[in-house]
Amino acid sequence: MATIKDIAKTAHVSTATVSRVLNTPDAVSEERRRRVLQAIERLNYTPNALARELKTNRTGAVGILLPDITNTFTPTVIESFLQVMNRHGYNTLLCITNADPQLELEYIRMMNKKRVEGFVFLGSRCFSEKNDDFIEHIAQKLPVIAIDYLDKPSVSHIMADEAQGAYLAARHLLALGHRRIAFLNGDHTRYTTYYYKREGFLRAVHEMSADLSACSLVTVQPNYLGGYEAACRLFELPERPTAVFTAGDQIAVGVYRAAQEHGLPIPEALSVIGFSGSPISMSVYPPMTTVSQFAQETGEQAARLMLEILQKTPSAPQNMIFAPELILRQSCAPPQSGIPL
Amino acid sequence: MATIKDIAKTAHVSTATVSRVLNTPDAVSEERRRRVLQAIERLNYTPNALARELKTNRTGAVGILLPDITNTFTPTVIESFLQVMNRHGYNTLLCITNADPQLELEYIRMMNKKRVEGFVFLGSRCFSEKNDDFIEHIAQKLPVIAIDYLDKPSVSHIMADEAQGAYLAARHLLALGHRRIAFLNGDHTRYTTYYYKREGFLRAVHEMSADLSACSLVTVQPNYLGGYEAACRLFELPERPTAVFTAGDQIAVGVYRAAQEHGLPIPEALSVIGFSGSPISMSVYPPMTTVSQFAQETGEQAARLMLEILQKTPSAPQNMIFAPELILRQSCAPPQSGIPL
DNA sequence: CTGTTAGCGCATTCAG
DNA sequence: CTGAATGCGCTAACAG
Repeated sequence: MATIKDIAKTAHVSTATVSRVLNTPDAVSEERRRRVLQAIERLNYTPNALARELKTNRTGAVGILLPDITNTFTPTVIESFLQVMNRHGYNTLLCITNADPQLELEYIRMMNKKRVEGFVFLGSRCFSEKNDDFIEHIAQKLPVIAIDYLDKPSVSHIMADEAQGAYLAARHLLALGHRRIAFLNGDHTRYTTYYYKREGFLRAVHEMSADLSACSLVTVQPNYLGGYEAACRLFELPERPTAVFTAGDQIAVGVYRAAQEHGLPIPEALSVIGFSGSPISMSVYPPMTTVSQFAQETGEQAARLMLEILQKTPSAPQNMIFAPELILRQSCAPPQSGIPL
Repeated sequence: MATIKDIAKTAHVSTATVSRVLNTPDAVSEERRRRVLQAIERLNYTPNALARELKTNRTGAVGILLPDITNTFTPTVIESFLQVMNRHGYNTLLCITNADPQLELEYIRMMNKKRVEGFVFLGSRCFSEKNDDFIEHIAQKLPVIAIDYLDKPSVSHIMADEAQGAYLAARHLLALGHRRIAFLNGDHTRYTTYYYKREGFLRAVHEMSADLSACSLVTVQPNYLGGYEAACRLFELPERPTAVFTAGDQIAVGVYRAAQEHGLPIPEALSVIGFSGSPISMSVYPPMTTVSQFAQETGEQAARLMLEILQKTPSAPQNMIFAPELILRQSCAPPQSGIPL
């Protein structure tokens, strides 16, 4: 593989000149520039970024870690993040941690060796004191952005206020008159995202002076099947819930299915609210009321923030909290039988 | 940031010894190893992979290019691919080309400069002679794997036989007695994936000696909205189709919605078959018959193949063609009014 | 404008 | 088993 030396030789110039036409073309005479360009073409030369990066101490790489991407929110965030970063000449290393702190740590180490210039943590992480400390340590030197995960003072955060989103949803159901509300949530003891949503739900119940014991807080696998199975169980209760709020749209679709099978028309016999505003939420019938999370904006803003910090380092961490919106569609109605307030 | 030199100094050994405890620990005496490890700990030393890679000419990086990841198939493939690669010590650069040949070329160049050791092209690409030539050129030196895109002799391919999948679906509908079949496909003049599906569809029609003119071949945006709008138009035709086959599950969900709004019960008044076997296909009601694409297996196999080629280079390109399966669920039935064969 | 020179941080000969 | 020395490919002073 051709090097800068080979080019210099065949173009009859010094390596410095070759380097110049690559980096500051204007600083080279027309004549020599042409010769160099020609040699590059002829030898099919591809600059070795490793050498350049070693010398300049700039890699133009950032790392992004996430537990999983097989959901409807994450890919959109990544896509918009990558688009912006790529357009600005940065490239991205992607690792899937599978929510395993061990793996996460390993991948962070790897990226550190690769000298990434910044980190993005996307999606809810497991609680892991050890890793958190390490991340905080990194954040002293590099920009670290956490998306949908808020905890540490030294890292930047971008997220929808999930507690607020859950609060809006729960309040909406309560305001409609629902009292037996089921909340199908993920494991709030392990994942921050479910922790916050639970907070918001409880806040709404508290504020509206509703009776929490009438509600069912169920921990489910945060996917279609988890929602389906939990809903089936709930619908067979003597006092079945009149409304279901779920921590994700996928879960809610499972609830839809269970409702259909149990002959519970939505929204007449059952109100449903999902979470995330993914395309699927408007594909179902009836269109689902859901809490929007602005996936694309989130990714873009993360990239912009990253670039901004990267440009003028050092800089203090910044936070951006999106206010989620409750998207009202056709899956909610007052409870059928005028349950007393 | 501490370097190998600093470690050598504080451990009172040579840089060679430090390098050895990092790479071949057994080749160093217990005593010195301990001293080095201690110094590493104390100075918080992180090896510089760039220097190492420059020296050894091995980056342990592969690049993956794809047009977009906001669909249900791609993320699963990527996830399983990454998991396997990461587990084997490789890392991955990800770029989203947006199906833009210009961008694609740019990103390939970038990755080449970064000295990735292999390329994966995932998902249908635009036809682009220029880039294809370039990719073939690269494939002479590096492993190049194309997923869901089959064309060039010098690159390895992993894919579902999409033509076969479409063939199975169309044949199923024809065998049920359907003759007015609508095929909602993406743009087959621009994307290989839709080209192959069309091939398969036409083959089935031909083999069953059905009348092609009774069918509607419609080019739609390959998403929910595209399916919905096209279906609405079709359902208002005097001779509306009795069955719809779509190039993707998302499109099919749009068809579901349109059918619901037009009072056409599935499968009694309308049969529907989707493509890709994504979770959504079994979330809808009734559960959708669809062509499975084995997303997870695809990603894993791609990684295994990549690793295999990477290990014993050079090696000839290999192809793996998955036989897609028609997953029979509840969205198909014979046409209602006994349409004459 | 141009060429010479000196490293960036590390792995790897080659002697010892 | 260990250390001194060399160079991977490139950029960035520094003189000219």
